[in-house]
Amino acid sequence: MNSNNCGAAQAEEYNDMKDTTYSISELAKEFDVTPRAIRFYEDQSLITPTRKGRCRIYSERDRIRLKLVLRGKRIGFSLAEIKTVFDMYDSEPGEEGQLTYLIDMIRDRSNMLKLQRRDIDAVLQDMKDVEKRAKTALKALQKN
Amino acid sequence: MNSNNCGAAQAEEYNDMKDTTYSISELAKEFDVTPRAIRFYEDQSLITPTRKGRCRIYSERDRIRLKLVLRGKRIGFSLAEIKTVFDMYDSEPGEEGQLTYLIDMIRDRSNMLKLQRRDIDAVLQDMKDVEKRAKTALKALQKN
DNA sequence: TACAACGTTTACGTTAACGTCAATAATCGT
DNA sequence: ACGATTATTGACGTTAACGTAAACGTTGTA
Repeated sequence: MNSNNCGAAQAEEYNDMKDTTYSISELAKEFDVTPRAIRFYEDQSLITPTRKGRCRIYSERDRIRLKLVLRGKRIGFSLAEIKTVFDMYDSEPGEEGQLTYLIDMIRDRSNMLKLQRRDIDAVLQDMKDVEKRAKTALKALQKN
Repeated sequence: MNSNNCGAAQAEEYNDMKDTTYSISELAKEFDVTPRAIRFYEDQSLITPTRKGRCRIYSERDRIRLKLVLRGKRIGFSLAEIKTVFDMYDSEPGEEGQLTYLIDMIRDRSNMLKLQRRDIDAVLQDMKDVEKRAKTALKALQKN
């Protein structure tokens, strides 16, 4: 088993643990996305796997990045937005301007997300109501 | 004032209150979207304003629908998804199959939304951390 | 009377985020 | 030796949700 051309390569040097690596299809399976999507994220500079020949090798860090990308997507961030966050997180502290900009951006985003939580709660409430209505109607039907 | 060709027409019959109507640009302003977008939602059968000649007249119900559309969008629903919810809500109780389907769909959506809340909380926490880092770095810079 | 303001329809353009081939290469089990 | 499997790189296609521009119709106002 574990037989593909790239071979889920493990252990580098003295097998330090945390040196686990993954193939593209392994990650695709784990997160239920297509390899195409993962390659696309790389194209957009969101993930940067190493190579073994032509094959992509994903580190644990890459895996976490992917996880973050998908999480960001789920709450409505565009890939470009996710990238700017990554970039800023990666960059060395940098100049004062960049930092205050980053802080402002985070404030902004945080507020948006809090509003989004409200929207979700509102919709959840609405759905509860609709469900109740539907259940009542269903029971009425079944009495016949 | 209040001078456009369609004229935000008020009062129908005995001015019952709640008979308030809106022009397309009024709604556009209120919800900060373009008239184009609002017309597009009509095209997709999400809103169905009446007409006064060729001009669209939006009722309070239309306004609420628009509000719901935008809320749905904000939490990541597609217009098509929003439409199916509207359709089901509008339709008479219907057959048993439809009802159980509706209930299942609501369960499904609710679970998704709950997961989405978790994602939001996670990202909010991440952002807090980044903000802290940034603030620290900023203070360090300013000590110079 | 002219033009500014608001509305209309029609239709083509745009962006994001992949999907979907096609052609090719390396490796595996049989 | 050969087909199945997993990988690669192009490159074109697709869908959603509008944007944008053109050409036009009313209405109030300077």
